[in-house]
Amino acid sequence: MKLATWNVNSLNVRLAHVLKWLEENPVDVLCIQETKLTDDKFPTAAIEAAGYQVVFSGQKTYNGVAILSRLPIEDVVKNNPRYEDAQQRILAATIGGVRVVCAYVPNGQAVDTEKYIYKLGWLQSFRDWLADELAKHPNLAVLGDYNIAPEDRDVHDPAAWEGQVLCSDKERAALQALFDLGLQDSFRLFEHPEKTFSWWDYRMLGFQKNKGLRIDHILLSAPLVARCEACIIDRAPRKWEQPSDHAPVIATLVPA
DNA sequence: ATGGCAAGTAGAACTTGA
Repeated sequence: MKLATWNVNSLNVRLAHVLKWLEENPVDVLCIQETKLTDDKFPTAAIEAAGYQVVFSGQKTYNGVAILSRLPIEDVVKNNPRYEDAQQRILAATIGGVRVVCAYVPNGQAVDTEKYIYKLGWLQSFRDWLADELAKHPNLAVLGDYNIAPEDRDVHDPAAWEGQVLCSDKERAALQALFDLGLQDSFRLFEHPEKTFSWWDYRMLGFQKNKGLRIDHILLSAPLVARCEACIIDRAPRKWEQPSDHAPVIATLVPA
């Protein structure tokens, strides 16, 4: 079973990329963030024609998440029931015996701003809700754009980013609190080249110079860690014309 | 030290992202 996550930075602009990528990478589940589409505008027919069922939760202009699946999608939950949030950032569903959570964690803008405080509060409540989910669903996979680089080795220039949003101690502590639930960063279960990232700034030739961050993650509970045989970041679509600034992350699970 | 790119909303110039 292959599970993937990709922040597409507008599904309206990136639908063709998503369909092309799925044709080349027929994963079982793809979690998408930043659809930036209200539900009435969601391209359900095109995705179903590609062989995927889909559930989505969107809004105008910002945010928006979706889960695409080749297998039946059950027990869908939109948003964190513990957290009143006008922003559409969370979808959960049970697929093939795995509880899949698709999350678009707030960006935070800059340390100590209103949005940063929102991000930390959001993550605190996210942790509490994931504890509930984990108690109900031992096979838990939490995929998404976390907007946090876990360690300095996930940052192209740690000195320049030290203490900045996406890298600050409080954000890293909030991510550690998710790890402390028993969830593991599937990427770090395996060896990778240094400076492997999942996001590169559009500006200043960020991708060409590999000035990136690793902020998109697939977290797995212990029973899924035991089944995980690979986790990779696919840089290929970042090279396509008019790309998303994020690359997809894929985890491969062997059958239970 | 700063801004640089992209997308959405609008229909010029802003807000947001990371």
